[in-house]
Amino acid sequence: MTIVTTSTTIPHGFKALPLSILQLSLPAVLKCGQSFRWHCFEELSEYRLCLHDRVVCLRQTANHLFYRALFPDPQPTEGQLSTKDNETLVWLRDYFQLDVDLLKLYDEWSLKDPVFRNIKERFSGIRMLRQDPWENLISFICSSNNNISRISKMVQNLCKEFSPPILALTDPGSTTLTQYHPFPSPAALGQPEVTSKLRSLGFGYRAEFIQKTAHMLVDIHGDGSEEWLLNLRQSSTEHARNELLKFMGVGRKVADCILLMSLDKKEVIPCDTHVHQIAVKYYGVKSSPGRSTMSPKLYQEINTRLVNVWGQYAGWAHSVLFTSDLKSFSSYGVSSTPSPQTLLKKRPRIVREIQTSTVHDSPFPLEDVAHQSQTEIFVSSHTVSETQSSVAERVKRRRRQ
DNA sequence: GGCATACCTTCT
DNA sequence: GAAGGTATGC
Repeated sequence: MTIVTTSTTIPHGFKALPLSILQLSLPAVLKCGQSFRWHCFEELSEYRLCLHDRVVCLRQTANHLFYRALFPDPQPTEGQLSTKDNETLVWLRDYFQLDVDLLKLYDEWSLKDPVFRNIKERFSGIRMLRQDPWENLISFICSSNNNISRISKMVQNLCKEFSPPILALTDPGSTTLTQYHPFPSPAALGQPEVTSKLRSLGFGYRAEFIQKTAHMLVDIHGDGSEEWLLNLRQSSTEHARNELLKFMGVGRKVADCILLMSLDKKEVIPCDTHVHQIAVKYYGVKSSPGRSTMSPKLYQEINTRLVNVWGQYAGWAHSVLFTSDLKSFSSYGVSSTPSPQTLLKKRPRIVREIQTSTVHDSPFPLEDVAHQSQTEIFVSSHTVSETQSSVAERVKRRRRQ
């Protein structure tokens, strides 16, 4: 550890948080396909994200993270400001999971895995974000058959279309004005007209998935939808995964992305063709030529293998490998125009019902019953017959797995 | 339960 | 024709 004796120059209006770039590399983490909503201003290495009531701005040097938040009118008074700054700091610590010592993890992975040891120097500071599950869910429904650049544009358009801006800011080092939109609510995306709107925005077949998922969520949990998703953090990996798989457009891979990136399931490894290739190339998983889609069996095999190698934080290690792979194959074309995020939200929340009580009172295994009660709630309260039957089918199908 | 195919769009 | 998959039907 180097001791820095030089005084740091803090950018005007920013606060400084001592933090090694080895613990967190903003350029690596914010553009590697975890979040798609950060505005990245490469020239000045400033990064901006729109939360529900503020825009968080970040810069960084080797040993400091600089942060500030900008607010819509009316501006906070002098007295309110320190509270607001503190909220931003609390959010930062949570979002970047700063209590997790990444250097220690890198050391542990290096001891266990020579492959990791080889790449660690060149890919430092890559950690898992702790994202908002709702935003994460919708973003990753967009990710099927897709690339980072396009997903970023889609998510940006989604926010622009379905969520009013809270603030307009001039870009750093420029006179261009950018509007900052928070991530839209489940209620906003559940409206029936959303499908055609998303189609026209170039979402393709994912348009229907998004509207249906949002509608399903709101139909069951109403204003408590986001909180319900958030509470999956307390559930077991298996239970949370089964819940996620009920949503339209969510298969195993997307579900695992959400588990890892917003539901605290740090051991989960989302397995796509890319990860498959890495597993074959370096970790002794046998290749299966001529197979277009990955079978559940192969998926499980890769997962088991990699968790054996990396341990508890396997999902985190995977993201380092994955990012290194992205770069080395130069498919790292990332748009410089993503858009806004969540948390610090001020929406009314309503009690969510049944679920908990039914689950706990039942003699059946947790997962099974949660599944069942979910189905019943949904089907009985649904109004559109077509959607009703298709979802019932889907849930039935899922139950068989 | 395993397997094949369509699906929006962009990139190679 | 593949790409950072999923739904559907057989």
